[in-house]
Amino acid sequence: MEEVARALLGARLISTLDGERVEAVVVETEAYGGPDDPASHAATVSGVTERNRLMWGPAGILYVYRIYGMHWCLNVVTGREGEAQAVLLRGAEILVGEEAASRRREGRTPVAAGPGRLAQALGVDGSLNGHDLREPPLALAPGWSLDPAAVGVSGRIGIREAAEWPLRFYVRRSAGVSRPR
DNA sequence: ACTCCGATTGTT
DNA sequence: ACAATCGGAGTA
Repeated sequence: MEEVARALLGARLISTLDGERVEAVVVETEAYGGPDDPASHAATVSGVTERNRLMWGPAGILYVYRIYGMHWCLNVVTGREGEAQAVLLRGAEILVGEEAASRRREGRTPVAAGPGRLAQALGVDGSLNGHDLREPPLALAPGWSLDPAAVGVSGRIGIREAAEWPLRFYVRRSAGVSRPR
């Protein structure tokens, strides 16, 4: 699974929500697995739930969930059908539509470094849960080709269980990368 | 039915 | 350091 999280670095996100065009390059991701990953939403006593069900579905689907009662987080489902797997999009650099992105963020900076900030900058909320990322209004497309030496690896941020697992990937020196608190 | 708390962010 | 804010998951 970590392979996909790594491969998503450099991918281009194209949002055409609300009649605005915003393009961003993914520069920070985290991989989450199935029931064996204690930090994953798929690790519940009851298995499949209403919230995590998309994680078991086909790859390329957007899994959006709300956190702390106020922010949205974007995941790309990355496993084969029947095996729960997803990659959290944690940060991006805005390439096109910086004005629209900044307006959605109400002028706050950083604009798209951090999962909640990225979702807000792109104009994405829970209504896009289950969306196919090959189609508008939110699509994934080829972007940067990255030198492997430009990619860093670390533990995952903001979780308690299995936080030290090396499943966070980021583009070194990118301003779109969030920072641990 | 009820409690606990989170894959966060902004302000003090 | 602390508040904001609320629904999912498990039963404290």
